[in-house]
Amino acid sequence: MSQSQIGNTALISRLNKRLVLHAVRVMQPTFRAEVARKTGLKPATVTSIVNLLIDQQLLREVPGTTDDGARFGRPPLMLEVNCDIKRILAIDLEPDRVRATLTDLRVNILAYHEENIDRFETPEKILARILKVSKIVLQGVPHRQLLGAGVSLPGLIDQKNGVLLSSTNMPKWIDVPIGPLLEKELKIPVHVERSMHLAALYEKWTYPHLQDRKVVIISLRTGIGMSLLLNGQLYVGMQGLDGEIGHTIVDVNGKACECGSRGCLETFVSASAIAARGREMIDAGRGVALAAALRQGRTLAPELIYELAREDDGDCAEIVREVGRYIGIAIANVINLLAPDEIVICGAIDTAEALLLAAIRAQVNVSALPRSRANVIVRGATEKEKLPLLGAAVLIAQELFELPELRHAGMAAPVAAG
Amino acid sequence: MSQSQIGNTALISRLNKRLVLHAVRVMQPTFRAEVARKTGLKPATVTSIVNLLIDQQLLREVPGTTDDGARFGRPPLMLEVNCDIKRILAIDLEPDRVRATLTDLRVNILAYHEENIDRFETPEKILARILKVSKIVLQGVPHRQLLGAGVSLPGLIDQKNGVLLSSTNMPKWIDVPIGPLLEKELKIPVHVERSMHLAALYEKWTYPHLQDRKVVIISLRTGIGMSLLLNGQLYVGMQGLDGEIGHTIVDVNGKACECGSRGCLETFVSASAIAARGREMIDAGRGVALAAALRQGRTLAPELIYELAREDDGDCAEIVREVGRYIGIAIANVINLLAPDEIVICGAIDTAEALLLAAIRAQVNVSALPRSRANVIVRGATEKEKLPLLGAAVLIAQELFELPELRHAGMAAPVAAG
DNA sequence: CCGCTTTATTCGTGCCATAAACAAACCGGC
DNA sequence: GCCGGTTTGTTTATGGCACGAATAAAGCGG
Repeated sequence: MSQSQIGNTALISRLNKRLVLHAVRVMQPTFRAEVARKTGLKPATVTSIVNLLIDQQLLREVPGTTDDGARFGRPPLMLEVNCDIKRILAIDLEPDRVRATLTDLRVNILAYHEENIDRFETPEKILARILKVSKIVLQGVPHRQLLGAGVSLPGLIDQKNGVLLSSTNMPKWIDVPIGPLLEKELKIPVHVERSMHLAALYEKWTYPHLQDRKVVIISLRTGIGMSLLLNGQLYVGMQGLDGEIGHTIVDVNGKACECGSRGCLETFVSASAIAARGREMIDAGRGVALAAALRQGRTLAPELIYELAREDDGDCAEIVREVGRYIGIAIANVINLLAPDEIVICGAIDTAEALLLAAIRAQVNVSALPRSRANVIVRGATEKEKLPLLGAAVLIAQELFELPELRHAGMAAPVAAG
Repeated sequence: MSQSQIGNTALISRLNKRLVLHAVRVMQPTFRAEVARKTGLKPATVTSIVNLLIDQQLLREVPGTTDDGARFGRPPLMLEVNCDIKRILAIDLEPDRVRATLTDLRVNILAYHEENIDRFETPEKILARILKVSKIVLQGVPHRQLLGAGVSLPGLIDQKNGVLLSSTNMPKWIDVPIGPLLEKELKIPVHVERSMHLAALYEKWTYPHLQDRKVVIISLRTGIGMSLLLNGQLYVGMQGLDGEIGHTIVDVNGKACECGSRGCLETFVSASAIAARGREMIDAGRGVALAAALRQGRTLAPELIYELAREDDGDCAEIVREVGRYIGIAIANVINLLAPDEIVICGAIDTAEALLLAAIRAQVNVSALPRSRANVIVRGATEKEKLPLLGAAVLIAQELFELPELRHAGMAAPVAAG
């Protein structure tokens, strides 16, 4: 019954509406003829769809005109997304803090607030904090204007039911139906997703040229995660469990990892591994600058080592290069497996980005097959800090703008009740 | 202009025709009402499409009736794909032999022939052999009946232009436009693809339930290759260069690999590495059965070791277990990265399959994250030997049966002239 | 004021899935 | 043998929707 058949012509109309919305968003400001050219739809069709969308207040005409001054012909009527018709709430829950933002339909930030939390706190208390932070950014926004809320979660989730199944860094969060709970409080549709996936989603939203590329997004924080954008599709593994690049093995004879295996990438590049490497260096009588910083009360953490490395401390730079080397090996493995077009590095690496990227690139050039590595781009993300948060907003916004997949209607799968 | 817009309603019709053809192929024999239920199309629509396809001789009604004897209602008119209306030529070029087969529309084998070749021969001579083999299986087939030819190639290709760019095992094959050349001789459409991709394609064709699963296909021959079937979509990396699992690094401190890196999986499990491991064992005074076999004139190759392992020779079994262990590590890495539903192993392992699979599974259970590995299926392929060959036939057949992707119409990509 | 060019709209057409009614074909029971 | 019940398959009319063609709109340069 409610299988996703192609049949219904009404479906086409819905798809074309999104196609037009997407085109306008990406090219904004633009005009009808341009949209027609880019989408392949005929001018007549674009006119009728655009006027419909204007009626629905999703698009609006704006005064200006096209940039390239001297042109022949009738000047176009410029269009843009009426990004003020709806608002989106985005929430990013991390082990040590919770952040919320209010955005418009184009995911421009209108309000932002964050608070630190204690990761050992009970879900109930943290949920209250989430609501508090949300209400701060929601101030003055009429309820009717809210399209929905997107939530970025650190751990394993049941996307469909909005449940956070578990989180390695937040031990008390087990099977918490955070989606339904927030829905009940906020009285708007709530969607949840893993933060890594949302980082990828935001990249896609921001760079439409990724639409037909294969992109690997890698995030460095306490651990290391990966997410894939394959031809504009966010890749989601079985039970949402993909991207565990931190536990891929790069050294069969390596140290035991807390995951039970040995030689995992994280035994070399996790926050604790990096700190341990610093300690090791000090114990060996090296790392003078690092030791000095510690005596000044700084804590031994990757951030400190990155900072010193940037200040040209040779020993810390060596640690960063080592980290980059191991990450480079793991990335080379991914390159050999997937032959992606781009590798995007994001996370808490700002201070040492250039150094780290150089080390990663150098190792990729050694370890990846020549043909595959020749054209691959390894770069840092432009927006690093709020990637998952903004991705959570995109999660809601994309319902209006993105084309859903068309697939063989559940031919073999049990009909999941639609 | 000719961008893949959704607009045109004629497109719907084409898609629905394929949807119906696919449904009939998968459920064959079946009947109109059943097709309507599975596709989600309405009965009236199915009737009109089916009758159209019968006019085109792509479907036909067959006498029988449904299986479940005692039922109410009007007995259905059974349908099946008229697989005899068209024939497909499939060619599999391997370094040491060329194979060809003639199939019907459902990729049933009607004729088969193979010949050994010398991998150092010039492309011209080998092309002549390909044509010779093709003509043998084409005997008695009227030209009009031929839908096209699919070619499986071992190496790097330019899929679009049908060019074999290079092949590690066939040094003289550089930039050979094999597609156009065959097209000119055979005067039918020719499509080429890498053999690993075609193996995956055949799995998808044979097991429709893979439609919404993530499947990793791994092939063991002289090297080791991988191909991905993600939600029914064959994954193709940049320049078709994906699947080089053989050169993923599992041991940073490992032996140098001929690819220039070190510790690649192939330094442990390639045919030559396995043979070397056997030699090593003999030199160490072990491997008695192996040494005896060599004295009887057998050559030292993985096949021999597999054979002896199967005959319960402990030393050879140890080698197989070692091989399985390393493959298991690489597979665990893939599982951690992608969280697939299934791992399918194919290639020249028949004799030692059970042993090898057991070793792989054991290692996966150690090295992959518990959540990801819990539900993953690791199995051997049912059809091992002719996988790429039949995949080449599918390459042609799928044009009639499979839904093309619907994507945002070349919004960013240069308009590839369609 | 007139050709020229490009943008936008209007109106009618044709295609195609679909709804609804109907016909077909078999069951079991009286 | 006939009649409700049941499922399959067809026919005809309908309505939605993209599209083609003609037209209008709005600038330019001369």
